[in-house]
Amino acid sequence: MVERSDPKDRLFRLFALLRLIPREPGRISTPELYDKLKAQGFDMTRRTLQRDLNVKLSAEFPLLSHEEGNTNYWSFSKHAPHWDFPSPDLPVALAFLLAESHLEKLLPQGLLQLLEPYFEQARAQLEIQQHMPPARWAKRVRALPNGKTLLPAKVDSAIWTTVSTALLKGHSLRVTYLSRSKQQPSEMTLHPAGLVARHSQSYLLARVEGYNDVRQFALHRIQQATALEAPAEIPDDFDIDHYLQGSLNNPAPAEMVELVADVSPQIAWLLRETPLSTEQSLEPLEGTDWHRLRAMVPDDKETLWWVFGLGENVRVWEPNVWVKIIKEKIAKLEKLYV
Amino acid sequence: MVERSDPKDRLFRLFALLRLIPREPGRISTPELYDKLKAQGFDMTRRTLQRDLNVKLSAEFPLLSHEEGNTNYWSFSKHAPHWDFPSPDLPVALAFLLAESHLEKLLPQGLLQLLEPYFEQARAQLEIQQHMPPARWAKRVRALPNGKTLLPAKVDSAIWTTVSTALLKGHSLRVTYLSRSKQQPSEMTLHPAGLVARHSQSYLLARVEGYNDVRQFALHRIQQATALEAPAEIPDDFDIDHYLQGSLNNPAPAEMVELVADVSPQIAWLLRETPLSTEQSLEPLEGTDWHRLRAMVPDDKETLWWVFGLGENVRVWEPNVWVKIIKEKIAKLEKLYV
DNA sequence: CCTCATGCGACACCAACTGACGCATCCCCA
DNA sequence: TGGGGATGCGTCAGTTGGTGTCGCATGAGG
Repeated sequence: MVERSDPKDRLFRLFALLRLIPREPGRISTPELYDKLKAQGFDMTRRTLQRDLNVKLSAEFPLLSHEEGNTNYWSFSKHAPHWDFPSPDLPVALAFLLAESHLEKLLPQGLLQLLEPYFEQARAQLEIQQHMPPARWAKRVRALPNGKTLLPAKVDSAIWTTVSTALLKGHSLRVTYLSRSKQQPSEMTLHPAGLVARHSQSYLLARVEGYNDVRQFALHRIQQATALEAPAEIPDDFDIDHYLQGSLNNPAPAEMVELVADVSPQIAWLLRETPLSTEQSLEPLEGTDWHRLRAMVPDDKETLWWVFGLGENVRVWEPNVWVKIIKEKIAKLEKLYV
Repeated sequence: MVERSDPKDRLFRLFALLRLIPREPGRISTPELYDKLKAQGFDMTRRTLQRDLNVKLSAEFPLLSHEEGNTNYWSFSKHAPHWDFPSPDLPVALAFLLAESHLEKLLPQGLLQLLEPYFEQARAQLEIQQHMPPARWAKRVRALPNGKTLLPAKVDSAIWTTVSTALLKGHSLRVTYLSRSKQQPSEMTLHPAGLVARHSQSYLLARVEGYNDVRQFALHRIQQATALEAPAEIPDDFDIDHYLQGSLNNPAPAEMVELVADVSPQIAWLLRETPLSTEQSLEPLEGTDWHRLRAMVPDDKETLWWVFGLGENVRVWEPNVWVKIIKEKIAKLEKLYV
């Protein structure tokens, strides 16, 4: 990303400058900006930089300057429109909006908020580029939620910001956490080691101060978070994939099993268009219009639920454990519904 | 989106200029650019514009100029990095990457490709902003697929581009389509009326030339597409929501029913964190640790499947139809698994 | 073949960008 | 409490470089 830019070029310097300024909760001081620009090979006086900020940019862009003592801090207004180029064309903008409606069901609210400027821009592009007044995209495009998905847990956008920054910068973290077992929230210091998004929930992997093992903390149960100065100390041998494999709470997600089952024609059609996995085979069964399905799938509860949900449209043969579980389920269900 | 910009300001003019230039498959001529800038209130000579493009911009940005006859056409190189500001900070960049890993399971390949520059930029930001060499995000963040999701059907990115543009601009379309019932692909002219994304598949709603009714066409079964000049002629009274309600293939997605059921403690916990719907209540049942669930859910097959998949952890009471279906399912399953 | 539109080199003018200097303010540390 | 250092900003002079004008070459269309 080292830009070529003759050090002399003014225009380019302003571009680089704008890119260094963060959005509102964040801010950056003039001297800091100066150093970073210098580091990128731009050569100018401090005075010039000050002038750029004061005169040129804040006149044209929604920049906020916050004076603190002697130094000026700069940030983009929270509602500053998003500028980018190449700007999204129609197909890209539409892709964004479809993505948004899917993500609503997957990402916690706070996270989605952070992406909002992008969706906003996509909407704006569609409005602009469409010369025909009647042909409004809103009237023509729908994304239907997948019925079965649950709504994601709510995560405060500020908490996400603090936590993810601490994780990536390697800082430790002071949090107020409502653990699943306890009723009362408790305060503790965490040393973040990783982040896992799973089932519309996100978990922070971290070591609690005073303990040695890494545990997981649901983001939506963190009620307060403050970044600390102290660097995060995590076990040297920590490896996220290894942890995920071995963690008990997270039933080994990476483990795959071969699913062998007979499926009804409708399900066969469904699976042919949207396969269960990249390696999947469907072969017609003799003497019937059913198909024999083989696919590698994760050996977890969700997949089993999904298969079981198909009910009488699927007859599972492998793995054996599943067959057993299903039979038990049927027996229990019978009792339940008398 | 009318920019304030004193007509005189150069910096702002260049921004506006850059935003007008499309990415590679698209292109725009100098005179066209001139008109658009004029329309936005920028005042300058043609000569100035030419200089901007030739001298300033193409020196600093990966711009392609294509001379055709007398006129110059401009576009961004296909691999031009994405510029934007405020540029994504750490939390936003991370949000993008989580979004990506989720979308991989939901959006057709071709669509995702269009968003690639954004993800790319997010990755770049993470690399840059992270001073600590060992703390690479890739080692610390994982998104685990939801076991139950199916893989999206493949849609060619060029086809998506053509189809979505035609839809939004109101052009008709010549396609080669492999229909579900026929073995051989056939060619036809479509008049696009809408687009529906559902269950990791996307459908174009369109009228076939020579017929009067609007039907749906799975994007991944369109093998070829060319935009035509002729405007799309769709029935005046076409209304996408109405269509979706009435369409037989798409069992009325908007219809909601109240689900009443008893759920086991584990499921209660799950639902408390990731609710089934925004309005949902969970009340403890006397004499047991189960809970009574009430929620408004879509009355479709997927939701029913999902509920049924929970098996003996749920006892459904309402809607009555579901109870009836579940009982039948149990009976059929019993036969299947002897 | 004529006309019109576009691109571009050259030139001259002037706006504005830049560095230098100096002063006021504030922080921090002794 | 006082002094050193850093930051912000007003001012000024020099010069860079952005701008319009003009003219010519080239290619498209009638």
